[in-house]
Amino acid sequence: MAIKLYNTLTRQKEEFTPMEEGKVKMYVCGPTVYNYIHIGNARPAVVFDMVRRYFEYRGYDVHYVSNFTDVDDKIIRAADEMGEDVTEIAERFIQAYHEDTGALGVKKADLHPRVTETMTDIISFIGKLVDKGYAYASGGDVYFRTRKFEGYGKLSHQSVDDLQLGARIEVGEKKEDPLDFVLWKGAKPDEIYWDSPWGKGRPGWHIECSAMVKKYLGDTIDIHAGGQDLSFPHHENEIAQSEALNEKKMANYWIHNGYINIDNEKMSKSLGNFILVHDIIKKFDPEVVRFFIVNNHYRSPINFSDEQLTSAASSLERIRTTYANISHRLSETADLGEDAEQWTGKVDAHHDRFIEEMDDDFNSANAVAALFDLVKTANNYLREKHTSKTVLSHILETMDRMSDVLGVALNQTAEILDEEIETLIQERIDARKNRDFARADQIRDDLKEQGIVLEDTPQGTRWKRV
RNA sequence: GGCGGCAUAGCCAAGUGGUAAGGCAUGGGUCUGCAAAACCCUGAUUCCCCGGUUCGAAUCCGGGUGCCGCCUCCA
Repeated sequence: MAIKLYNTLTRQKEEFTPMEEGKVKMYVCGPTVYNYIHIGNARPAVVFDMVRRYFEYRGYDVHYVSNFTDVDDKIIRAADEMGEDVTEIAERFIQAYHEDTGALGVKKADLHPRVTETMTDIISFIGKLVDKGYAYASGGDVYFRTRKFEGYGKLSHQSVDDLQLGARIEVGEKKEDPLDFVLWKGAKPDEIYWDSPWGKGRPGWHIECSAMVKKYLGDTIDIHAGGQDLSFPHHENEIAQSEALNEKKMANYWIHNGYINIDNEKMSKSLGNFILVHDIIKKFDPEVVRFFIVNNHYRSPINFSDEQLTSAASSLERIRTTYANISHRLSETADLGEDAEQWTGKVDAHHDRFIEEMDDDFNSANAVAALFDLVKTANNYLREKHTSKTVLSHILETMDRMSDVLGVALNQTAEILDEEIETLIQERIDARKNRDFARADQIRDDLKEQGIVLEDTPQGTRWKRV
């Protein structure tokens, strides 16, 4: 059983074969840090975090690198507007990035390199491209000679001649050819700059990733990932730069996540129809947002709306309720149980399906369906007269394993009740024994107003916060 | 002009040759002192339309319609 993934390079699903047995070298293009991230930035962070978790679950040692673009035109503009300097802005939004993605259950990468910390490598990378004739200095800038790189267009499956017909490519007087793109930008007066053989300036957008991949992961990596909108021109240009210099394939597999749409139109910063993670998690549990993302196939576009999230919240609630009910029952069960195989076998079958679906190009939508099937089995088991520790804990462990891969925690931490509330719950139990239902209902209503929901089960009353 | 994606129940959404997953919502029932949660039942003779290939197609081929995206900063 091998993991298959859809490779943008070949436009088909391929079996994953790592360069080195048991290891995955993976690079994910990170954000330009000049604002809080929007859900479009969050999707790749979540999706590829899930991919990483799955590889780890399958026993791979994953080397996961994701960059921060901490100097760039947009940050410079933002700095001007906010009256702060570039480093302050970048630092602030890098922190915000970690907070927002952390809320969404995204684990930190092994390395989060920044452009400003990789400057000497970037400059030397450009220098070598100049030496090899793939780049040229012109008026303080340095450009990549696109047509000289033979494989240009192989990722986005475009030919250089068709690209020209687009006539939307910036001509630029300093360029030899409209297709050429900038590797180094000369600084304007008062702009942040670094010294280079071509004068004061800063890197172009694409070169950083090429330099970082080479520096931290090597000339060839297993997986290079990012949003679909990066495949052209960003990833195409990365390939051109890296392969021109290294003369080796840059990445064996390229994977891209689909867009986030708002009202069926692509959400983007330029359209202004974006939703910040920062804002959405004030309205919805961040885990609901994550659940919504992984409940959809990563390559499909997804529409973001309150209805969708509300529906996702109900779905997640169903899973969590079952998890809580199983936990509650487990705490009441002493019986180790015999003849457990019948039930553990069912549970394992759901787990097998989960693995099968994830193996197939990380089909988390179907993997979640397997989780729901497990939930159904668990609920049916709860209806059995005799339940055993063996089966109950097997269900919990299996749910935990699945949810760890998806990155959605199911075990809500139980908060300690105020003594006063505990007393009320006990009082209600007594009232029910005495068939004083008026009093019992009043207590339940009062607690509900305080956000405590009571549920009576054959194993006693349990409560939860809502 | 080039390249690509999508169209499946009220809604969301898997499924790319073997007879339509899963979730949300709706209605009915069971359980409960009443609830809650859960369980059972309730739904597409059908997968945008028209042809074709096949024993068999939502799935493949041809044509059409509609929507979206990339070729420019964007995840």
